[in-house]
Amino acid sequence: MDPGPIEPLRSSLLDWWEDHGRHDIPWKLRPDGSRPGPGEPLDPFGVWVAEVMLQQTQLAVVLPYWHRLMAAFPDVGALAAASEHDVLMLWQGLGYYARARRLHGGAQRLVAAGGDPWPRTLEGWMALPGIGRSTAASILSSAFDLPHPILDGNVQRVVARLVAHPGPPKRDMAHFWRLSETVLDPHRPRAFNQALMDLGAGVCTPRQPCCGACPWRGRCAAYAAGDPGRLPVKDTSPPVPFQVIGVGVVRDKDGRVLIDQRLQEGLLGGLWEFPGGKQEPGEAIEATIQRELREELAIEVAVGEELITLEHAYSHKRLRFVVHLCRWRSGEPQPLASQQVRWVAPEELSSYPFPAANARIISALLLRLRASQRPAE
DNA sequence: GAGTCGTGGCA
DNA sequence: TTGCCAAGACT
Repeated sequence: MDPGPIEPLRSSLLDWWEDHGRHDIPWKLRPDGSRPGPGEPLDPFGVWVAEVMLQQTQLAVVLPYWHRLMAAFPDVGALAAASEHDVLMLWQGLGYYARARRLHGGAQRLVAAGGDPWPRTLEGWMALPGIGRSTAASILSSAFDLPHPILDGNVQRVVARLVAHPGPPKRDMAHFWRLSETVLDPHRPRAFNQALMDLGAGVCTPRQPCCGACPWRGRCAAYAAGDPGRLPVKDTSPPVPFQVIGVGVVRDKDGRVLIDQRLQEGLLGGLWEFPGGKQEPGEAIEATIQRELREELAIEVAVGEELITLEHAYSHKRLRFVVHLCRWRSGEPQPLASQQVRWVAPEELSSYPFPAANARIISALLLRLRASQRPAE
């Protein structure tokens, strides 16, 4: 458990980081692209946006989303003044959409408070929606170079191997926080925390860590034990259920299609979708679609040909979407299980935020419509 | 405290 | 191909 003398651990990691770390992360640089000096503050807004996007999401995925959001909303005032629709438009495809709503709500709260809005304490940041201890510490060390230890997945993995922790980190988080605090270099917290994450992301990787490139190899208990890839120990995850979803792309006489906005809470909250629902045992998929549209929208439809079938895996369930074109027959659509419903022209679909699976349905629909406009030559 | 909450990359 | 997994927070 004792990580041993700390100072050589710190200096060896920082030396490694100078040559092998990531030094091109935009929110960790000055506006002119140069590296900040020790203690020099960075734009907390850009850091905040980045750290929220980085929750359970890798850096390479976040980068384009961060650039687009910062271009649209350069400061907290612009974000606070934006509509939730516009925020979700920039977040679509990134996942975990509650993060976007909480970021937006946090911006409005900070602006409403007035003055210099940026907290300088862990408690101040954690009071904002969507900010836990890990994200708060990341923001404070990144933006203000304050000596707060961090404990994201990278740090948990690096530390678990360093001390060869025998159990799942989740069960000993207090212990891991103390270890992160112990190793943290209090004189260069921003650089040290970034170095620790870069080590986890690039060298001390989940599978097949590159121990030959690791500055801590000589101090790593898991390396000494011979099988660092085995750590950290993880709890067995429950099997994910599989469900078939019948989806209707309903068109009216004018060629408009019917979409609904999902409820604010729960899966894909606040995003738009084509309506549908779970297939019941023994039920034909056409019957599923008819039933779901009747129950959730109070409309009657004629189910036509299949548009596309696609499978999509979420964190805790796998779904197969069977999508059929439908013709609207009767009934004014009612938002019985959604926030609102709307008839839109196909070319208008691009101005609504959709989850990834629905984006694929839209692509298939637009392809089909173009093909039908241009009969086979 | 165990479940819920996305997506794309990779072996 | 299938499964695993990532810079976590909230209930």
